[in-house]
Amino acid sequence: MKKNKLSVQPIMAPRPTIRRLPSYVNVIRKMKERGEKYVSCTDIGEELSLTAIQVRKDIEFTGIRGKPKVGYSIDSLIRTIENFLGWNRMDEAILVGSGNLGTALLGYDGFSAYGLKIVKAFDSDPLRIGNQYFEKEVLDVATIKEYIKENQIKICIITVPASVAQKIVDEVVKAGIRGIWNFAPTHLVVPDGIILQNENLAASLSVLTSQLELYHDSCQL
Amino acid sequence: MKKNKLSVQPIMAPRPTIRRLPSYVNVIRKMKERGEKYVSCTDIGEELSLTAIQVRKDIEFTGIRGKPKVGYSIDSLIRTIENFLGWNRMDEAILVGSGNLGTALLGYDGFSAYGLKIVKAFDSDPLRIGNQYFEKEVLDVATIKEYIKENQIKICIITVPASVAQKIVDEVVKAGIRGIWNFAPTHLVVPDGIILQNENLAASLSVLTSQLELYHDSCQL
DNA sequence: TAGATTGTTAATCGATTAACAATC
DNA sequence: TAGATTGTTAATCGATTAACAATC
Repeated sequence: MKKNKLSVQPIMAPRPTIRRLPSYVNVIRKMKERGEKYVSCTDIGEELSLTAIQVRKDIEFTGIRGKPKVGYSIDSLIRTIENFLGWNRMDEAILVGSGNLGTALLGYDGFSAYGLKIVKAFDSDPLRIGNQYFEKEVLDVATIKEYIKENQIKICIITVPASVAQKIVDEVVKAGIRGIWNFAPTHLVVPDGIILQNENLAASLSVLTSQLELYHDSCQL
Repeated sequence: MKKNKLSVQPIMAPRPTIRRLPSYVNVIRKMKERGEKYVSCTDIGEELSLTAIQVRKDIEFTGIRGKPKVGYSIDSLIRTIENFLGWNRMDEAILVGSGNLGTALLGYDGFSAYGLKIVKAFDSDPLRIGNQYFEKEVLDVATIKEYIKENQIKICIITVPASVAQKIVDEVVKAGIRGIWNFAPTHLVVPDGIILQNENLAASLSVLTSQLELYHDSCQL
């Protein structure tokens, strides 16, 4: 009766909740390695400097039910969160721009734990095309649309210079890409329904430097 | 009379505001290159898919005054935001962990525009110590405390594996580091007053995959 | 002048935190 | 049983959005 709107649509967790859930999995996995079977929100919160209340609220969104006094079954909590975040279904992704950052991401083997497998890289530089970085071949970016269509790729990682990022995005979206993970330091425009996730180093750095500045200033008072 | 609490302490802008300000500078710099002298919140908002209201609120925090109907002077707006974010004062930073990601960051020349200059890298791997990446020397991590103290370094970038990150952080904090930019996929604990900024790739990726999952699910209904 | 834009105060929205009953 | 922990509803807090007067 109540909440029938929510029961029709898939439940939408707040963005901050979704961002915290991965670290819960990290912590619980470590506990599992230590042989533990159950975990409480208090335990997770202590490990991550969060309140038990916040952890509980976050976990509630995944739909799992715990046992009062006992906590949550570690195995089923891991499975539930992974499922909730879409990590169980492995996504194949491509990366465009095999510069320093792009190559670093090709070499990062942690993504597979998060359901992401980078299968190919693309570049426009003839010196890079044909190379292999961490067993991933660099193809000519001219062939990217074709590759996306033929292999039904849904996720594209953008590590090209800011000046060409929008052009690449327009192309890959036209070819059927549904999610874009953008590392280029520029604002991108995508059509409705395409998911865009920006990795904004300047934004993070600004939080750091402005807080330092703040501290610096207040010391001089 | 009113707001006297705020006039004593430095004005604290909301975190989301601080994260958006760098992109305003980007946009305004481009306009300056096109020879324009004044910019309105509407202009900035259009360029970044934000509302003029939000842009105005953000800019208000920097303390600048604009002219109704005209907008803000581009030159003074750039200066004001840069000053507000602490970009005018160049900070020297060190980086620990010269793996793929660390090296990529050493090679990124965009940080200098944000007031950050990475001066040295540190590593524990004898094969890397002594190398130079992008004109930045890799020193033995055993000497890191000494280096921080002698050169009064205030910012440390962490690109080591998760398993050793906390140990490094404890050391550099003891040596006098005031701000930490953490790229290791783990939760770090720092003392009060030390600024910690986490770059959490798993969190961002989760937002992307879970939204794709959501879309995927709702299509099947 | 008229109208666009700023500056400022108020309303809304969403996330976090608190409170408390239910339960193993 | 007693007490810790979950589940759920309510209160608070902070950020965004809206409204509107001031002004070039």
